[in-house]
Amino acid sequence: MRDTRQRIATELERSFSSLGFAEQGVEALRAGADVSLRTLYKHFPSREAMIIGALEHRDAAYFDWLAGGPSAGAAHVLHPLVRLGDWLGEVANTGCLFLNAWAEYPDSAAIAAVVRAHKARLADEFRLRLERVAPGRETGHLAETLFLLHEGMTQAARLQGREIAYEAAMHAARAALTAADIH
Amino acid sequence: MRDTRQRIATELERSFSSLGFAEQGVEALRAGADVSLRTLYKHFPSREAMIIGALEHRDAAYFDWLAGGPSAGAAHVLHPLVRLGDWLGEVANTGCLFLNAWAEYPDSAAIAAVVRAHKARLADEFRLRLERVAPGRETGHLAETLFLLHEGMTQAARLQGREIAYEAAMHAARAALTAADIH
DNA sequence: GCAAAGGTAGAGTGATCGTTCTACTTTTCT
DNA sequence: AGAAAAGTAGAACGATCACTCTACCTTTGC
Repeated sequence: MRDTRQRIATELERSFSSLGFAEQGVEALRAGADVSLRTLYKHFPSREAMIIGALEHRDAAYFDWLAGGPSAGAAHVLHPLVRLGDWLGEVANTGCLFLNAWAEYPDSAAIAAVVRAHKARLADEFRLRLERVAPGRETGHLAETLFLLHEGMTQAARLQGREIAYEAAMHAARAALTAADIH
Repeated sequence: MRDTRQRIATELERSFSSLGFAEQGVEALRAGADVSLRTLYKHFPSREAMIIGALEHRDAAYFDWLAGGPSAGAAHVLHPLVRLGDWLGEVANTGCLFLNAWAEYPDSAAIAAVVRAHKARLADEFRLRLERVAPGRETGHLAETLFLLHEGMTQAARLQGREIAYEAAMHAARAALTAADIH
């Protein structure tokens, strides 16, 4: 099939998210994707390539997930945080897949590059939304704050539960926007 | 020596922090601590025990690091965030050692317990400081927010640099305290 | 219709790694 | 002084794991 690679990538993302990286051997990944070892290696020629494939798949899926929402006002800017809250309610919460991968392979330049690209894209998402809502305003530090709250919410959800993390992040985010006169 | 265990634990923490968990085999840990394999296993009878030993050592070191600071006002409450900023400036920034360990061994109940204990202790630190500064006030959600900012700052420092993460977290924290009328 | 591309099944390989064991030496305590 | 405790050095073991290879089957495009 032409979409075999896509099917495998979906399953790789699912496997790594639910069980972590270290505990998933190539054989387990193969079984999860229900393909032969040869086919798996044809599409992803090394374990590292499998990890990168899973991360790239998640990157696309997450930005699809964030898209849309209110098109004006503070709600437009806060939308990604709301969607993160939804996300954390839907999936088994094992923290950020990208940071987990980076933690495990701190020496892999290829993995680090994918992680940095994803996070840079996320920070840009906040910058773009702020620019739409408050054109021409100096909102760089606000975008950084919202990005930090996004990261903090992801980690805090594992530790204190999704509800508490969501409320804490949204409260801080609304306060920051109000202080900058964005309503 | 009586303090051999302590010496090894110090070195385990250093090794795991600087090079990650997955890439540090037991032989490398042994060499780093400059002891024999037998002695290493006498004090830490498995690799998992070595990881836990490193985490417990870091737990103690980090709370020593946080101690002290201004004894009144918002500055008393913000002190742990300031110290985290100092910490991130001193060590190679590879994210949170506890979350990295948890990411790598999501199935180890023993590791999860140490991580949860450390983070609960940290959340309590903020609660205690708020209670001292605003006795009797309902500050639970504020403590959660400060905890979230602590976690977010740790991760954001890896991604956007220590300066940006520090400013973003401190800005949000001050705004939250001001909104709660704590100065 | 048939080659080529892409698939399955699964045994084999070489390296690594956590852990144990043997044999010996040094330190510590009474 | 001497026994017990704690240390060194490093070979050996068993398991796992990433990856390769052989042999065969199925779909698809011209």
